[in-house]
Amino acid sequence: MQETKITLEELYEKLGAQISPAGWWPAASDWEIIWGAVLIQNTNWRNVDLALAELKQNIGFGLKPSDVRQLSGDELAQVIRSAGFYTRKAQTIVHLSNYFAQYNDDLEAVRQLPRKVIRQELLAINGVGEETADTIMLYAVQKSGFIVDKYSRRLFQSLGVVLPPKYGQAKIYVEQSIKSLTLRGWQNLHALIVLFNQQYKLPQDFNDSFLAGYQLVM
DNA sequence: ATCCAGGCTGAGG
DNA sequence: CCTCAGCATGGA
Repeated sequence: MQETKITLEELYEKLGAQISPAGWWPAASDWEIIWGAVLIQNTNWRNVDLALAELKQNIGFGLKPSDVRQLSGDELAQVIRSAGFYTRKAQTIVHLSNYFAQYNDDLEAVRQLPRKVIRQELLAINGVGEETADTIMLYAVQKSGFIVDKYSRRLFQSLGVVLPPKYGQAKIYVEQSIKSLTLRGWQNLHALIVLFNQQYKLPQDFNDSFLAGYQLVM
């Protein structure tokens, strides 16, 4: 089969032409995005949704850090049980809620800090790794950047590009290949990659997808 | 009954 | 530096 070379910008266009990223990430508030970013670690969204619904039942729909702090770690663990790995995730959420207390639970105050500082502070929290930090950065703190997740590695690999194994290198590699995106653009790019993967099971179904026959050049 | 789903950590080589 | 077991659920 003839392969057509496309750039990352063109890939973004093609994804956007076929898939609508509107309304993604699915969350009613920034706090819900943040807890969801932890809960989604190595699970599916269905289980996260159950956990978030249960959490709202227990502490209210605002899901503010101060509401989270009303629960003990053990209570929180039981509430988010459906997301799996609930003991660790509960601890991580407790740590995060304590972190935000330092800023008076004011996300806008956090946004004023240099991006690098925020990311470092998030990474210093036990249970928050690079992908979770970047997810919070992109969708809640609203700072541009690429999220390296299993889905992006899989999609890129199907397009002939193997990302560097180290997270930081993969992130830089992608970000240097596409510099003209707005914040919304970066949010959409990640959303499109996730949605594409959920639509097509990779690598098996790649040849059935609208990206079949394309090769990514970066 | 497996296997999978949008990771992270700590211990050991 | 790197690998990898362990962490747990709900649905296909």
